[in-house]
Amino acid sequence: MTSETPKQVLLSALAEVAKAIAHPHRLELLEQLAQGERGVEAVAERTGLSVANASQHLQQLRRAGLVSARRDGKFVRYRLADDAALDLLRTLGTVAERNVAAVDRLIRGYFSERDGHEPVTREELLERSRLGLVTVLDVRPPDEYALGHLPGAINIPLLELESRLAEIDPAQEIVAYCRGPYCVLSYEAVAALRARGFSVRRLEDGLPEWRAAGLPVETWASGQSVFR
Amino acid sequence: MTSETPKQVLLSALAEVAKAIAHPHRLELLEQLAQGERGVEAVAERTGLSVANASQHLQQLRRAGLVSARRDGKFVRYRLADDAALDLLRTLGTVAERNVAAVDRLIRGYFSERDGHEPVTREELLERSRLGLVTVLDVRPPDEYALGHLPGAINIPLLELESRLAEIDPAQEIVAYCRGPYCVLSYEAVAALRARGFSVRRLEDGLPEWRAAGLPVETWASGQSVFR
DNA sequence: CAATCATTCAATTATTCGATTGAATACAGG
DNA sequence: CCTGTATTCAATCGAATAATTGAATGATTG
Repeated sequence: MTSETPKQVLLSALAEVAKAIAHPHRLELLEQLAQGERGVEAVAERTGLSVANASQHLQQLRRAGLVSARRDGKFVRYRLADDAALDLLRTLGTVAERNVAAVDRLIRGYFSERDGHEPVTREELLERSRLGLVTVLDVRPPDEYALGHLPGAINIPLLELESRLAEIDPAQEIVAYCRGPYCVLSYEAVAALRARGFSVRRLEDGLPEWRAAGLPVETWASGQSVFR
Repeated sequence: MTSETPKQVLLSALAEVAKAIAHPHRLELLEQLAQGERGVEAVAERTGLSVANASQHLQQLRRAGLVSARRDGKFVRYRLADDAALDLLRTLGTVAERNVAAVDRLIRGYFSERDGHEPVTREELLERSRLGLVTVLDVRPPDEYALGHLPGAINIPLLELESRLAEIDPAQEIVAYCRGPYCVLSYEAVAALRARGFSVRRLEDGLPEWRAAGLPVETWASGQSVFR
């Protein structure tokens, strides 16, 4: 008979939680849910998973206590369980960024312009935005914007940026944001706008972190991204 | 040919780090290494793993950037790579404690006396200890004490506590600590000493957290514990 | 209450992971 | 340079995990 010590039980429980985040698809699901509440089909489509597969992964996350589900009519809507879950993802990102060569290369390469321009802190943006000194630009897809966005932010998805430049006041400083520290959208938006002479900076992290910091979120229907 | 997007590469890299902490044995190894630097055989014996098995787990941790190794004569000594690794373990513990029923039961049950007495904060202990107002009691095994301990702490392993009560000044308040928030030693020491009329409290967390907070550690040879 | 839709369950298969064993490498000391 | 010790590597086997498929459940709508 295998008798288990309390310590083993504890370590196994911790390992269960870790296992839940130890798969790329589940991490992607978590990033999605960090933007806001979503049904199974919505996240399945967005991540390219089959509905059944997404459902199973979501249930693993639910068993680990990382996401919670509620029934809403015929939909089951999932979302991050709490801020601790977001914290765990951010901490995971920190470790990976410091220690895993592949991540470091991505950050410094594809995510260009990492240095050269300090991101705007949440506190600074909040203040300057209240004073009407900046244009806040949300470059995520419209449905994520709908799930929730920074107060007063205008939404121009990255793909439409070039054709909608007229909507941006060239005289004001722009602060762009997207899903989180590993989201490429805002990096690319900054690069594109700078090339056209706009004064642009990135917000540190993204909407999930903004929300987790307890700062106000505007919503008329919806969400953001998350690692580190 | 499978072409991988940067996003997939990133998520896979994050998942690799998560996988490294997704096994009870590796978590136990990390808790050991959080106490201080150790050779392969030392952690193997202490965790009950075969040397070869421990070596392989340690290498997985090393690949994930969670621990670092250096050669020291004929030994290879492993230790936690950095404070980010400790942070990750603590965050994992937080999520598990909030969300996993088994952990919650352990905390409230076996780890008795969780409530009723607030733990002493590091800041409070540091101050009162400098003023000579408290006896700091390290109840970990002597070899972990040797790897490093709180300044001025006396070391009485839990098993020897009853026979060495005379070494403790009954007039002074005692603060006991051990490996970390999930270490039972200090809980049991507090219960035992209280039953004998001593005034005792626990230090919040344990030695790894103390060290990570940048507070002074005394050492004449050696270590502590880590989750949450 | 039947029809429909969103989600979950169950069974299958391919892949990956963990532990064990025995051999190989690296270093220290004589 | 040889021997003993510490650690790692390589190969193996059994167990666990992931994705797929198709069927089952639960809830809304007519």
